[in-house]
Amino acid sequence: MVVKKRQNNGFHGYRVPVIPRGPRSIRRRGLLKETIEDSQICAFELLATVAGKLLLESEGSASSNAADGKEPSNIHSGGVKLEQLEGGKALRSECLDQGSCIESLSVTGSKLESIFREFPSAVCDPVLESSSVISSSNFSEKVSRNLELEIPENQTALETFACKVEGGSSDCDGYADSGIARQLEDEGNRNYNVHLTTANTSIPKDEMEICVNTHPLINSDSSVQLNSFRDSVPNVSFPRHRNNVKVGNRDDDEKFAGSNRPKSKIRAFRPQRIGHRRIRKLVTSKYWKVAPKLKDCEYSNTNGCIKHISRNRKILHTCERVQREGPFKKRRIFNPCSALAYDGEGSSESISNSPEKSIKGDKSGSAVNKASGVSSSAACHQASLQSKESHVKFSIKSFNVPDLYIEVPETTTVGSLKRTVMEAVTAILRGGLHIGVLLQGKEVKDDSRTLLQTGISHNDYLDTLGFTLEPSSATTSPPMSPKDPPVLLPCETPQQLTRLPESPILDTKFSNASCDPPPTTNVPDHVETNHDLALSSTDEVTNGTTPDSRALISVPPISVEALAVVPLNQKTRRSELAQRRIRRPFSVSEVESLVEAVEKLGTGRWRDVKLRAFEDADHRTYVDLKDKWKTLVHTASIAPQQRRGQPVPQDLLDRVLCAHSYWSQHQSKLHGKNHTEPPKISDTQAGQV
DNA sequence: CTTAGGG
DNA sequence: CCCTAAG
Repeated sequence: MVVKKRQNNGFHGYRVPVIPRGPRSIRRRGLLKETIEDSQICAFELLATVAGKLLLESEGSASSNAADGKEPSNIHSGGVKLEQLEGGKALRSECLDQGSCIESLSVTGSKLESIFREFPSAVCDPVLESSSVISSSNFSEKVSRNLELEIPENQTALETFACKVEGGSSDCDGYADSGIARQLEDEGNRNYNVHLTTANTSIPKDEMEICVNTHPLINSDSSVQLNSFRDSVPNVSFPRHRNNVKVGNRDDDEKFAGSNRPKSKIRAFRPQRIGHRRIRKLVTSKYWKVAPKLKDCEYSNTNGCIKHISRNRKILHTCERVQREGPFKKRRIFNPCSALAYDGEGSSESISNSPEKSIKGDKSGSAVNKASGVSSSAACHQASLQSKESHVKFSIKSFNVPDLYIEVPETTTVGSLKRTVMEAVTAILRGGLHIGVLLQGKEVKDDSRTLLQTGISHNDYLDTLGFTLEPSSATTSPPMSPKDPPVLLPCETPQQLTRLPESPILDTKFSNASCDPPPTTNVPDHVETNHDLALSSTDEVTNGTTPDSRALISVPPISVEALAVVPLNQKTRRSELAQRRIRRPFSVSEVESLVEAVEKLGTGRWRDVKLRAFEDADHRTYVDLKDKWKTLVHTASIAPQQRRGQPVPQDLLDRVLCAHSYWSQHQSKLHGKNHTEPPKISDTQAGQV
């Protein structure tokens, strides 16, 4: 394996980014800002990388095998095998004319570099014709486009977004389906706008418009050729299970080497639904606490990526694994051994048109985004905002695709690999996507809220607005927690894979950072070159006018320290990141309900209070009620002149005091059992008062 | 997940 | 409202 478990050696524990992702211009910018902004990441690119590696492995199985056997030692030495390197160079030289992809590859970290070097080989290999790898990355880029949304503030958030985004995403489906290659090619460098006019409930005359700009980020040179996939993945549907997707592998035309039936696996973990709370956690201090673990290369997604890659091999070697027939059994259409999963947790990054914005966006969104697997951030254009005050404009630069983890036997064929990758991608796109709205890192779940209410229309928040794309299927699949993945794993190597799912905590930033190619030690020159390229192309890319922007992202060298800092930054910015729930003052009637419930149930059973009096008020959590009670007690105990906000009837406050007093005395004795009537007391007292 | 409290 | 420690 090229990638060693202990990449620490070379990078101080920092995992080498698996893949170059996103337009280098963007990436570079982000890096500079230290906010690892949003690079577009990579699921596809990752796939590409993996694929490349796999290809390489398979091609150079002899050497690689030997290496694999002793993975540990070799790995530690940190070295990429000489042979590999040489091979890589050779390949590389061959492919020089292929384009920037190579360059970017060169930038990659030493160890990974070898992989990447090989990658190009795969790409350039005439035999391969169209390399799925390349196409993958391109694909992702092409799929990404800018969505410019203009929405009335009072439009309900999710409604609007869902609607709009879906409009945009439909294209993706199209891609996924069959016309991917064609569409990509056709649309290659064009921009197209889709305008949808939707009845606007709130403001009839307003139009909701979606402008989808396809950025010619990808150059036509590396034409995307997904054709083969179309054929191979025709009518097969890939229902998605909650946590993973298994896709039947068609190996019809593929010949397998060896008696062992090659088993290809793509593992994907779907992020579990993350509640507000969870998301918050990602953003907060806890979040960065995880950082240390990153060094282990164990927990971060990125790490996972790498590790898996490296491990895959091992796994492949080791096992004649029999896959466990789980809930996914149905899915296996052809190759019983193939599994496809996609990592919902895939890093997501946000990209915005303006550098500054993007940075901000990154701050906020990235962490959260991770949770949903795919996300994009929307940056608002102030200009537009100013012009139209009643509308909120969003620009979604792109949607990032979740990381894909692919595991296939060395003996698998390139064709099989291609299919596997394609299937993975297709499966993800096909299932349909759910749109999530993230504001300051928190998911906005209440669809009924308007943008105004959620704060999405607020300028300060727009920068932190993000969207998530999640596979929508999962209908049939039994719920699987991220930790379940072991089931998917080959029996013999459970632990290795197991961890991947555990990294939900890792946030985008980390992942981003982690995914970023490490400083290039081998080819400094290249690095610089890349930078330059990145700079020059930045604007163009941003504008979507650069024909040649296909280049993979170049990765500027990042110091470990810098990475380490990320967590801190996050923490610092936590406030910005977290989406604070909109303030919803309790109405008098609510207070009354609360008081009544508390009188009856006491002050230690907020859950019951919630159920009893606020069952339908989804925005009132028991914690809210508890807090409200707290404030009520406080309010009741202070002079009326000192009270602020909407005045609460004195009688209610009196009841509050009574109930509070009563329950303070009885809580210990009565515990929860006594549902009886302290209320009477309070009522009585209230009446007296 | 709930509670209980501090922030 | 948020965040957390505890249970």
